[in-house]
Amino acid sequence: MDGGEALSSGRVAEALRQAILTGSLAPGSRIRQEEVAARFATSRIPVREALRQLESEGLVTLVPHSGAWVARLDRAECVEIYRIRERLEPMALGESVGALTPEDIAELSGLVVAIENAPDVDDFLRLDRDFHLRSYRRADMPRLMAMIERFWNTMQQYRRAYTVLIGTEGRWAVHHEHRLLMEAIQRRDRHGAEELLRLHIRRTRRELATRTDIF
Amino acid sequence: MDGGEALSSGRVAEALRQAILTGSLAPGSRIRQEEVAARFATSRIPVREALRQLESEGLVTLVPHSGAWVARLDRAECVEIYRIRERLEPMALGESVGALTPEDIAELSGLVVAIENAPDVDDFLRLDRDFHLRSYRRADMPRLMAMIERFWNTMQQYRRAYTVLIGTEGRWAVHHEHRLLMEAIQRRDRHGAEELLRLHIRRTRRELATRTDIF
DNA sequence: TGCGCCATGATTGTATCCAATCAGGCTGGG
DNA sequence: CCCAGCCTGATTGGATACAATCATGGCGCA
Repeated sequence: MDGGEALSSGRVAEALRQAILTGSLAPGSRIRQEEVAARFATSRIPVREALRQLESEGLVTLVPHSGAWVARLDRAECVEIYRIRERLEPMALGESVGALTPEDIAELSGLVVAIENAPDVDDFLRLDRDFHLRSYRRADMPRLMAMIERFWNTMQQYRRAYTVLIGTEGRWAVHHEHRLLMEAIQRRDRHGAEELLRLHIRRTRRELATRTDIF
Repeated sequence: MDGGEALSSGRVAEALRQAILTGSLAPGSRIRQEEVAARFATSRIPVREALRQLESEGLVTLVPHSGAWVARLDRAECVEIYRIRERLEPMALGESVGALTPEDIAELSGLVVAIENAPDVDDFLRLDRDFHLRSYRRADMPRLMAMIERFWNTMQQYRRAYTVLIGTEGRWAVHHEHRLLMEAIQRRDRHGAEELLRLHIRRTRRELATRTDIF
């Protein structure tokens, strides 16, 4: 029973966050406080607090006396985030594999298949995200999980652009790596899973870095 | 020329941050908005924004309709942060060692000696922090650096408590590990330095975890 | 014609005031 | 005597009003 966020600033933050993640607010878009305030039938105060929150999550860029924009990443920043993920996500997976329940593993296997059968870009993105984040679920490192989720959020728009660019045919490497990863998870092979995940993220980073047309 | 933070909320945030880091605001202390506002001759609005900022940095805990407290970490949270640091800081150091200038290395060597000759706890803490953070300076990964600095900030109070507890005689392991680390840096031995740093943080984590009296 | 300056409008930052919420103590009943 | 419920004070959350700042466009001048 947590359905309704009590604070107005929290509601505004969540709505803006979703708008950014779904792409209805594109990177670089300006966010005017009064517009948002009017849209949510509130004053600018909660809007400002929401913007601060989103800035700390890396989704928004604030410039004093100037305004707020949906965060725009250049290639170097994307690469940096991927390199950090290469260190953090294997740790989360390594901590989690030993504690995943059989039900967890069955769910992950189902997601691997669902990902392969998801032609739609947004379905693919959502399922891929679910697969990875749920594979870390039993890690019992809440701060680490929060950091990882923030990275996925800030990268979301660029993942979408990249996914559109490579098309469904370009996903075979992803599918293959997911299968290998899934096998390691089923074997409870902690080190194997960590290493496969590291390589998975690294390959994606390298391909993303070559796609200069995204930025 | 950056001396004066223009925004009031920025000044308040910086002042509160320093108060927390120096320990004049102890973990668990309540922070009342009106008190702070009066202290800085401003209204509660900038104070609230400052508190949001500090919350996103992990220094403050906000509870809706209740108030703000200086963040208090339990042992599990400290351990988690150290384990994350074990993955992130070696990366920063590894990226940096190859790019450190001879002047950088001379400065780091000087810090190693200064740390060994710093009986005062606050001097020790400051120099130790300087040594590590400066060794990452050439990493060219600004987001990673920001994350690492945030971790050092949130851990500061617990580092102080731990340092007081072990006394000057308990620091020999630190000094020894710093010497080894420094040698690896001078050799430009990237992997050696990474591994030594990982072990350095891990040993500290384990000792901190046994000191149950800190929490 | 091109450059620099100033005025003006739009937008953000802050102050003050009011409403909503929570904690603690008090009272009354069992 | 103890517990439930309410009431009150304190504190935070939000709305409105005002001040400070910045960007844009027009004007004058070289």
